[in-house]
Amino acid sequence: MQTFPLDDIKFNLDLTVSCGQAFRWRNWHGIWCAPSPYGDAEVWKVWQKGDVIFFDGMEEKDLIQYFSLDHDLDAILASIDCDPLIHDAIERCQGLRILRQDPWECLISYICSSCANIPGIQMRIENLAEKYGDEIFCDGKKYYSFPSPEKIAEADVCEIRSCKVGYRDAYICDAAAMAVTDSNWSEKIQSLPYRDAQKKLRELNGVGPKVADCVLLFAFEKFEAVPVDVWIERILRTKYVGGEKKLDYTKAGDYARDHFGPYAGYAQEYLFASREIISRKGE
DNA sequence: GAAGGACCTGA
DNA sequence: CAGGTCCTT
Repeated sequence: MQTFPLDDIKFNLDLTVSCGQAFRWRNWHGIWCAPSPYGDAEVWKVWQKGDVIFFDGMEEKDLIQYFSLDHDLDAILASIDCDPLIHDAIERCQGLRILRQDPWECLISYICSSCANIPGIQMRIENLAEKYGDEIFCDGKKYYSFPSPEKIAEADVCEIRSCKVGYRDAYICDAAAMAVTDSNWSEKIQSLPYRDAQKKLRELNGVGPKVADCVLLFAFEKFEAVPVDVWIERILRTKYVGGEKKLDYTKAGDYARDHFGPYAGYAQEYLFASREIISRKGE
């Protein structure tokens, strides 16, 4: 077990892992545990007491990298803090950070996200991991690593469907085939500016604008990516833009980028994390 | 090029 | 009836 003193780094572990950006963290008696996204048969364990992070099964550089402890959160938040609503969300969600997830795991996770709430998405991912990942034992519990693209590419479509992923089975297959064929796909995406990267990801079947934006924001640090789900659409429409009819996806994102600036993706995350409170207020 | 339905599954 | 995408009018 190692410790990492936060000093003046703002970080809220609980909020960051449970706000719905990543799907494999579980809390056992105050300790957050997840199979390592690097497929190295480790289980990451992390917990926080005040200004100290305790961690095990991972290295300090992984901690900093994965939890984006190198983001200058104060500067980012100052840059998006431009209206009372976001100001309130920032106050409420102190220390919330956007993770730097593994691109492959993130891609498949968000392909699985259509028409489902968080538990539904988690279930699909757990089923895939149980079937195609490697077993890891830790503290008397079984975990499964996230399956590699190779492992999924070998499987056939109906076998994947048995993981209860429904019509997303073919999307998952296609994504695996892509990742196997083009093993540097993630470096390529990383090197592209936001819009080109989005376009590239959308070449995949089953990856529309929303899924692409999630992957770009949660795995590639493209902070201009603003995933507009039903909650964010509603918040933007009722609290910002005004009007009756549903906001067009691109227009909604453009509005957010124009209003919040280059870190609009961070603003999205804070609004999303405060969605219930925001929706309850007024209207 | 905008609007509407289908697609799996389970809550 | 859902944190979306695709295919069809």
